[in-house]
Amino acid sequence: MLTKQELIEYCDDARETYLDHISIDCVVFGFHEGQMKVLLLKTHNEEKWYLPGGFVLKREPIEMAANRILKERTGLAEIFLEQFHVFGDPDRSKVHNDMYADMLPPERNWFSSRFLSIGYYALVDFFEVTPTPDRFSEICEWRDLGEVPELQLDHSLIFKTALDTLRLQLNYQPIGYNLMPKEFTMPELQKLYETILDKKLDRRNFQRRILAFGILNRAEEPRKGGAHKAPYLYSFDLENYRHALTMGFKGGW
Amino acid sequence: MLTKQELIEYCDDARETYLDHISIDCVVFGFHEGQMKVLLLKTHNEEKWYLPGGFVLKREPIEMAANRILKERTGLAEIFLEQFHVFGDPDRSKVHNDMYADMLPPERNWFSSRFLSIGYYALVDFFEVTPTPDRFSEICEWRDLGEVPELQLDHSLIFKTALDTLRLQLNYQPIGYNLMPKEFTMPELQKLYETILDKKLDRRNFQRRILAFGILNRAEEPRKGGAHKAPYLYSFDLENYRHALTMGFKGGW
DNA sequence: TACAATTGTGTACTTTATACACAATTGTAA
DNA sequence: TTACAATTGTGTATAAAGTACACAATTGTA
Repeated sequence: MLTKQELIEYCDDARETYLDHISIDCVVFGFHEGQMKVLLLKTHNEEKWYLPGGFVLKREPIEMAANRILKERTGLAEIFLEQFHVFGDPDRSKVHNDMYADMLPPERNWFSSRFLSIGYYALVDFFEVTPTPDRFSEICEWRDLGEVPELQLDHSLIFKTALDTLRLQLNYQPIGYNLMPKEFTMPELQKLYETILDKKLDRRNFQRRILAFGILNRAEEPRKGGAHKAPYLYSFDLENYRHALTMGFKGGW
Repeated sequence: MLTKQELIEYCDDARETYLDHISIDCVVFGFHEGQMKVLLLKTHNEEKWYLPGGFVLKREPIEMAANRILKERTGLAEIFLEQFHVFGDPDRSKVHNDMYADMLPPERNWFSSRFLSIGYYALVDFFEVTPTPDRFSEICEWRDLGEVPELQLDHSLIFKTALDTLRLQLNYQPIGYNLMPKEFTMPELQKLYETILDKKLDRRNFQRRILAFGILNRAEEPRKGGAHKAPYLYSFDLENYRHALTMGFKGGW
């Protein structure tokens, strides 16, 4: 929990190092035990949840800023990131503006102005992430997509927009390489799609369709040791996967 | 052409009224005589072309800023606008930074810092636009998609990104209401798609597909007076059109 | 009045999507 | 040891969508 003095120092520092009235907010998606999850932060002493975010260094490319911010929250150096929208309502940061106005002397309050926020979504390997709170939060943890509480500021809107964007991406881009472990079974991959779409898919049709994309390699040996029939293991064909990422799936016109 | 003194005054004014290091750039698409066109500006005395753009008032929603900027360039009060990307390389405005650094005293030079640019694309009715230069330009005019010159700064990239986005939109959203006149023939609408995609489409298959979307109404009477067989006139069914805009066409999964 | 250009409509064929069924494997409970 | 439930692999019939192509109707012009 920051003291008032620390907060003032943070402001003084921020004024020097960051672009003002610009922020970045990230919706980090991870997949674990058949469930899509989002990384959330909780403020000290209050049940206020928000998305991981931060600011842009004065001479830093915005994509690099998003990477830096997420490295601090996840420990990951390389992250799949996709910019999806800028949120630019002048009152979107009003709650923050008011809160800090009460705490800080106006001339040193870096949070007094509106902030535009650039939204990024990230797809990460759940097992490689070490959720790490920032200086404003006491908790950083995963939440199931269906169990995201009301978020601070317009972060609920940002989250929803990210999810809508991701669902759209599903239609013309491969997904999974950044979310799944190296090897996985077909039912596991299907579960990924189902949890994103919040919808059951037909097992057999899913398999046919995803295989038709030509982005999967099947291992020789099926997974052993589990109950029930041993499923085959698949991995992404990285070359074809990348190709599909840039070219897209559907012809359309 | 602005004098140095005018430029300094502009800077002083801008510092007061606009958010600094944020700009908006717009790719305005119009359709005329079977050709998709973009609205471009040309600087005084030089063959330097760039996209219509501007800045965000201190307490203005960014979407409203884009609207205001385009009202000044086109005369249109209501414009179909879609935000598509933020361009945030710290050196993207370097050419401008350097240029103004040579012209203006540092302490009054509002253009000394980097600018992030929020990209919007607009779809407008060609006939309702009155192209109007801004204070930095002497010409504002339409250019065919295929005949866009190299643009200033990263505007060529912004233009290309807008066009790619538009082409993608074509696959899951209706298009045309904002670009076509009230009534139009099927071949005209097809030409719109062809000029956007830069690709010939089959006349009969196009018609079947576009009609299947259920967003068109056919008028009782065909257009008269032209050479050749009189074509039917169509108009958009606004209710269905709007529905398709929000819901999207393709199921996908 | 024949003709070129253009538009309206239809049909056969291929590909993709959807709905469903059955056989094989594996641990567990009887 | 065996029947059973759960799960996975594979196939097939049908519907829908996409693709390729043909012919007839209309209208101004040579």
